[in-house]
Amino acid sequence: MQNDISPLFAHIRRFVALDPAEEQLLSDHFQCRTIPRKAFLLKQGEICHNYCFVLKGCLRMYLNTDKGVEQITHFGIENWWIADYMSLMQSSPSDFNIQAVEESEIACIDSQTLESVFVRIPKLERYFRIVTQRAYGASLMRIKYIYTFSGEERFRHFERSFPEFIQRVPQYMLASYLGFTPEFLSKIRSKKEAR
Amino acid sequence: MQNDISPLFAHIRRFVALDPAEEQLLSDHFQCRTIPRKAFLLKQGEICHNYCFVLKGCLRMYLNTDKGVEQITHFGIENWWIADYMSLMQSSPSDFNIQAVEESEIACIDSQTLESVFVRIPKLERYFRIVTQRAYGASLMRIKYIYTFSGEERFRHFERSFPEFIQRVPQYMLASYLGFTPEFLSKIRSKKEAR
DNA sequence: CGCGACGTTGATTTGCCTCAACGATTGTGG
DNA sequence: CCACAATCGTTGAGGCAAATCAACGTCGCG
Repeated sequence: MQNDISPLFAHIRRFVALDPAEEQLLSDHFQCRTIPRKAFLLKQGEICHNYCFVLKGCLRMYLNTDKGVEQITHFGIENWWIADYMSLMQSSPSDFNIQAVEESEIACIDSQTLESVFVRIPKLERYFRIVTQRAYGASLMRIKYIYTFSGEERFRHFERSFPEFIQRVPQYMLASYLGFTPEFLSKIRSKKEAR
Repeated sequence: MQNDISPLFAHIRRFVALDPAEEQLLSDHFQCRTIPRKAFLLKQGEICHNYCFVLKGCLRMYLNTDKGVEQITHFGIENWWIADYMSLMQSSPSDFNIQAVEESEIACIDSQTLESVFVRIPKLERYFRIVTQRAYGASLMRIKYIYTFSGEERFRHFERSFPEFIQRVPQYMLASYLGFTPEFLSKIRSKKEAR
């Protein structure tokens, strides 16, 4: 059975209006997939061809540092787009891996196809502009937090902002995303309990 | 005398074709300004209304941390856009300051006006989508470098990537942008000379 | 000339990492 | 359904990269 693509339409409708014919066209061009836990959507060295919208589940984007550590740069949960935009735009091999943290359902479209859809539905370009702009804004905030907060402060802030997320992913992934070690996260948490 | 807006047209043409009537429309709606050294385009607490394209010169975007330190998040030089997209999209007070490092010439358009221009020139939306996507990609690379490189490695990498930039801005600004103290940058440099 | 802005250098401190050992929990094959 | 391994989190000791603080040199400019 085909996954339900409607969350994507709902998301698009938050920014631009779609008529039924356009929804049909999109349905025809998006490919829905179910990704098992720990399966990869993209592996380091491959070229990223797809824009992926997360219908359900959770994925992570990470890279392997020279020290052999996995560094998570990004999570993708429901209603987020995930892709290596650098690789996608330049058709260059990606430095990143994209892997399912939980079993996930995604709607993908490869960049060539998307270009052809833009021609037929110009306002979709508007949707992508807005969505990208929001993602860019979030990314700048992220840089702000990295530079102005200590590790502990970053965790506290994240905890306040996304409480539901804390128990959704393993702590070592959280620690990696926040830019420190699992041991350090453990120490922060034990400090809090003692209060 | 009006500043020359043509670098902006040249930049737009790298991504979409403009006919003379459209260039005229843009000329009518963009406002060119000369910003003296150290003047502000945006101050913390204000709402950012404008998308600004740097025709000439250099600006910096920074915030004041609670410890009273200026943290630079971003530089804008020729052919870059600069704005607080978060503040712009949400009409919320900005956390950032945007200030001219050198005397600079910019082409601005406020977000409302830009929306009306999008209606008349839909392909401009495409241009902004692409430009934003590139900026977002660059921002993700930045996060990658922050997390995977040491301070010294970040400096070396920056030096290799943007050699001309090194003597263009004061060292304390570079240090701030790279996420460490001016003292530390000074020590890195002295190490190199000793080679 | 004298002041302020910027860069340098050294001594000391600190936030977080590394490494190692050890529980708890989960999952898997016999 | 149990045994054992793998995975994940915790705790502590020791170490290091970079911050902080303070003093001083230098240049450009009113």
